[in-house]
Amino acid sequence: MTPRPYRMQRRRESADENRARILAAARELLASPQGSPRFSMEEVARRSGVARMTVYYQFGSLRGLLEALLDSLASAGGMQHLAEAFRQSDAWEAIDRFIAVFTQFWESDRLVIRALGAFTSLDPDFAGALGERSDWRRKGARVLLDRLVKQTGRPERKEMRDAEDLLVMLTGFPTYDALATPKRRPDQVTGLLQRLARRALG
Amino acid sequence: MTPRPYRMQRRRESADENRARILAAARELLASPQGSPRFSMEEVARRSGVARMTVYYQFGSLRGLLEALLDSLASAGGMQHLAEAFRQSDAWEAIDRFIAVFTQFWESDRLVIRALGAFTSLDPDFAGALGERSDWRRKGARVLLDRLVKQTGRPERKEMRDAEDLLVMLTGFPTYDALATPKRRPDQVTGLLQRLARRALG
DNA sequence: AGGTTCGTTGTACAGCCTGTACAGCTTGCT
DNA sequence: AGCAAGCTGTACAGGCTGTACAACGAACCT
Repeated sequence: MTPRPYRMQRRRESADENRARILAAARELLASPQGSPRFSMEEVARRSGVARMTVYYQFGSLRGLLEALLDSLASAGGMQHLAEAFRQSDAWEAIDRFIAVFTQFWESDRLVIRALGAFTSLDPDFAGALGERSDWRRKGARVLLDRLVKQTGRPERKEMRDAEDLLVMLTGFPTYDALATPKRRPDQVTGLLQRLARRALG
Repeated sequence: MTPRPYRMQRRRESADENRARILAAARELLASPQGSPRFSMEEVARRSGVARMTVYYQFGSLRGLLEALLDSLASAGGMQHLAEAFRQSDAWEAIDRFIAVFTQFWESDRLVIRALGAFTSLDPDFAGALGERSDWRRKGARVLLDRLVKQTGRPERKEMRDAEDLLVMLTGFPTYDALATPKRRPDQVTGLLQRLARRALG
């Protein structure tokens, strides 16, 4: 009730550094090829040079750690560039940017995101947290498609639903993961998806 | 070394029945909404009315059980209809059948397949077993696309790689899973994918 | 009938994991 | 000085996979 008499500058900083180190270790561990050491709270603690109890103190649980990691990925993965996509005047151009932002995001931490997906059905609560992000993508897709309809003029309701689901599917991680091969660089995947989207929606 | 003096008719039958019951229980448990009881060897044993040790005796390990389940799904999911697709004289018709067979397969045990995917990065060995099946799909796609090229005549090498990856992606489970909503029946997904494939590859 | 084999079961154990409880320590802050 | 927040160690409960081993019973062959 009473306002905190504390400021806690240095302590907060130090704690945040620890949080960051823990998240970095978790990210690194999830990205390591098929988890030579299996992903676990103890491994994360060991790699970040911190006691296991500290991880629990900071994140509460495995699910908490994974959710925090998810948020940190979104911040660092270039999602802020999404605003640029919506600022485009041409609807097709906006969709192209939209696609590009997501392929870039999936690429930025591909192995980690792939591993995170595995925890989906292991922990239903975490699945919900991941589902929310997917809903954002759907909302964005809907806005862009509305804009496209106004620009070109085609009000079929059923086709709108198809278009929305298609764009969400095309910008999803599994699609990127299936198309990004060693012989096809990320920007080439972007181009491929953009062409496919024009054919699918046009 | 010496030839088995045993025939073991009834015993084999009885054991096979047990195997089937165990697999059915595993399938049912994986399909149960977000695993109210968590999936485990003990739960599988309990549901199939068998001792936990029996499951180990029959399948060796969790990975063995999952692989056997994967095979049983392929047998029961209509994969034998794949031959019909390759028997089509028209290349486009063959591709349409190819797509239809896979959407039907994914639909047949959607929840189970979705759950199986989660074990992919949990157990790298099992991931390999699942990857082999995906390679079959790729081989089939390649054959059909070769046929399509001979029929329409377009020998671009780079476009061939794109086409192959696209068809594999379109016939994959995540794509189906993203497109099959309560408002879109499985056969409608098939139609949507067939149209999309024609636009993507044509 | 008698002995063999195979499927099955029970118990016990090792090892790893998450998560909780709790006491104690260090360090920054007022 | 004294409080609070972050950090740590230990111990424990409970769950999981996987292995070892002994035992039982029924199908099986001769």
